[in-house]
Amino acid sequence: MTDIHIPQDLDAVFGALANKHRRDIIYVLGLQPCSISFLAEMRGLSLPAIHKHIKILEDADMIIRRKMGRTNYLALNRHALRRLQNWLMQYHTYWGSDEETLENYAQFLSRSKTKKKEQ
Amino acid sequence: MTDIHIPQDLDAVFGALANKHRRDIIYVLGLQPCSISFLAEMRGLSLPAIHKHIKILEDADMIIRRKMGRTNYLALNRHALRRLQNWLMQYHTYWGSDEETLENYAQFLSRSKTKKKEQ
DNA sequence: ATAATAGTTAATTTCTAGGTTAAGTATAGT
DNA sequence: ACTATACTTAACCTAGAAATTAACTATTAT
Repeated sequence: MTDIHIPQDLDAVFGALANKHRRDIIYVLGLQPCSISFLAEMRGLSLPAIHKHIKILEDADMIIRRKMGRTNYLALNRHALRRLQNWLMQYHTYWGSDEETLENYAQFLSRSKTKKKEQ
Repeated sequence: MTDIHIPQDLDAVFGALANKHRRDIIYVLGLQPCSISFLAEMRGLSLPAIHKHIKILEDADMIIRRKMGRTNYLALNRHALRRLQNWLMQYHTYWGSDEETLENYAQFLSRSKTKKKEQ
């Protein structure tokens, strides 16, 4: 488990996921590794187009590549999703509460105003 | 709990999070609602600049706004993070396994080749 | 050797992101 | 009424996203 905590470039990760093609690629690669041409045909995209998406996913460290002959097999880097989950868990307390903060804050503000008037 | 399953625009959500300013805004708003000018000063950005970030976060349904007088108070929409978590949980089986799929697949392929030769 | 397959790279186009300055609107305070 | 505050909107700029076509490289099959 070489799980050295490499500070993830979240801009790259979220940017990579901000595209349906790439989310679908992630989904498919989770099921089974595929070649680049297979993904191109599946998504109805040209090879240069899919190549750019692959590069974005690679730069975000979300996929792994292995060249076998002239074919490049891609697979999901499962660590990437785990690290994303870890990031999201930092915010767990944020969505833990059911009350919307703004409600509380609005009440707090109106109460302070009343107090001011009382002083 | 009006948790009607509104199909989230994931492009918008991930796009919104693909920026450090906006992730930091989400972080701060999770702690306490703030005005737009406060965020602008905090991030060292002009009002028009922060205004655009706010719009992107609003379009992604990640924040809530309440106008009080001339001041706009913003708060985190906690549902948004919950829905993101739900999305990520769909992929739970993906990062559940420790083995990298590519390893398996490579082995599978080399085994098939050997078999072919054997035939 | 030659042709087909699998990717890559370059050049071009169109659209959007993220910032700026400058001007406009709405509310609050004096 | 006048001025400051809190945004909002418009016009502009630069850089990068996402696609295309066309040309190039590397590997495999005949």
